[in-house]
Amino acid sequence: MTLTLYNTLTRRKEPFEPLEAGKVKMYYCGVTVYDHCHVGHARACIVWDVVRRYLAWRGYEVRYVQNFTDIDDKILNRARAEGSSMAAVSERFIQAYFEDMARLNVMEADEYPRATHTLDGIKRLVHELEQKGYAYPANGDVYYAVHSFAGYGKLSGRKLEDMQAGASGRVDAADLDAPKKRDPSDFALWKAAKPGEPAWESPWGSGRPGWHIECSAMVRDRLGDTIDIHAGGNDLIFPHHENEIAQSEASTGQPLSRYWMHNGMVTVNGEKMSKSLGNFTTIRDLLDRDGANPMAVRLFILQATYRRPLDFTTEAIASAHKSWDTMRDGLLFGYKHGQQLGYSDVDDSSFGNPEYMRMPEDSKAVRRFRESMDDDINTPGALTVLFELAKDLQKESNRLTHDGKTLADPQTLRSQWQTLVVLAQILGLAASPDVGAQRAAPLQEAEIAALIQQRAVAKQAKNWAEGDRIRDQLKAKGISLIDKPGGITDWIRESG
RNA sequence: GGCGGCAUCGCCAAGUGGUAAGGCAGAGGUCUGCAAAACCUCCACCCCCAGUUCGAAUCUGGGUGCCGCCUCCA
Repeated sequence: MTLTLYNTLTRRKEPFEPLEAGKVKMYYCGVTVYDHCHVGHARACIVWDVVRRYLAWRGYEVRYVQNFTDIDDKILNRARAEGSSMAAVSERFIQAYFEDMARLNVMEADEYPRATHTLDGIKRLVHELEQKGYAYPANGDVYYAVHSFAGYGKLSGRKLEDMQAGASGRVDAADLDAPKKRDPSDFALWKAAKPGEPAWESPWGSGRPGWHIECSAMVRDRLGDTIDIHAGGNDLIFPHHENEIAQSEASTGQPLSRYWMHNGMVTVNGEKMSKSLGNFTTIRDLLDRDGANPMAVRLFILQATYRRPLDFTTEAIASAHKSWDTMRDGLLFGYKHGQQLGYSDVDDSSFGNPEYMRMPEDSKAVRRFRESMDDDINTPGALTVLFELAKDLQKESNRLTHDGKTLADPQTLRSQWQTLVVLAQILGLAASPDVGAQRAAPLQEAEIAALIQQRAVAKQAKNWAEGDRIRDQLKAKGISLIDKPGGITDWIRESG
């Protein structure tokens, strides 16, 4: 069974073989920190988080690097507007990023390089490109001569002639640097300092790096000349990743990355979610203002294959919440019924922790999960397996609650539960029991019995409204009533 | 205009030559207000046209529609 990944470079799924057996070097082009992250960013972060988790589960030693772009016009603009500094703005949003991602259960990267911390590497790279004839200085700027790199366009499938023919009018009009460029498609590696903007000294004078060179430098700095997986949004294919290839490969003579992976965009009413369109929802608004459950957000994102567009709607989020209810019931099965089913280790601190769990590796569920994930990280297919396990456990849980017995034996159930917990963990889905759920003054059994008696009287008189009122009242206190044949009413305390 | 992608049930979404997974929502029944639970049953000829094939959602050609990139963007 081999893992296959879709490679943007070749436009097909390929068997995954890292440069060095057993080890994976992965780089994700992270965010520019000038504002809070929105659902589109969440998708990218979650998708690559899952790829990374899966590779690790598959036995690879993964080194995962994600950058922060902290030198950028948008950050500067924001700093100006706030009367603060570029450093202060980016620092603030980097912290916000970490808070958001922690809530979404996105694992931390092994390293988070920043452009401002990589200036030496950037300057070295620009210098090298200049020495090798791929770059030229112009009035304090340095540009990359796109025509000097034979492979230019290989990632995005573009030809230089086509691009100029199609876009020349617009580019020339909008590009203030056009007069300094030898060719309209050339791009800046270094920009001369402008008054009042942060700048760094360099052989070309005071200035700051262009966007594309940052990533080339950070990749090389942290992971070396050739990495295994370079990931990012598909809106970065051109020009960003194309330019990265041109810079890195011209300089090292080695392939920059063996696999290029790109996630699809989150859309709103079919249009890309973006700052410029103003149709975005930030992660914190979704979580705080709209009260979305982070795990439901993860489900919403993972129920689509990562390369396709994903439309963000309130209905889709609501549906994801319902799905999560089922999944959560399954994930909590062992906590809820372990005692009753006689699991001897329920009180151990490791109970329920996927890291300590053994699951039957050759079970049908694991096999199907693996087949889906091996097929270019097919998370919707993988989720199918989880839902089947979770649904089954949910039913058994209900049987246990309502009838006091299950269909399957405790050990089979335990095995199913553990399989679910372990596989869910690979997708970053986890539920923990509400320890000490805050519930005001739990009702005494006598009070409950009294209310049930009142309700029985009301029901006898066919006063359904009163009966329902009492049931709702109890429900609000976490007590669910179950009417059984013969006028008997049982009750259970919801575990929350 | 160039390059790329997508079109499968009310909604989301798998499936890449052998007769349509799953989630959400829905209908009927065992059940006797409503609710809860279980069990059973039902719920798609896969955008259109033509072709290849014993056989196509799956391959080929041609349409139609939608989206992304070509400017900062996950």
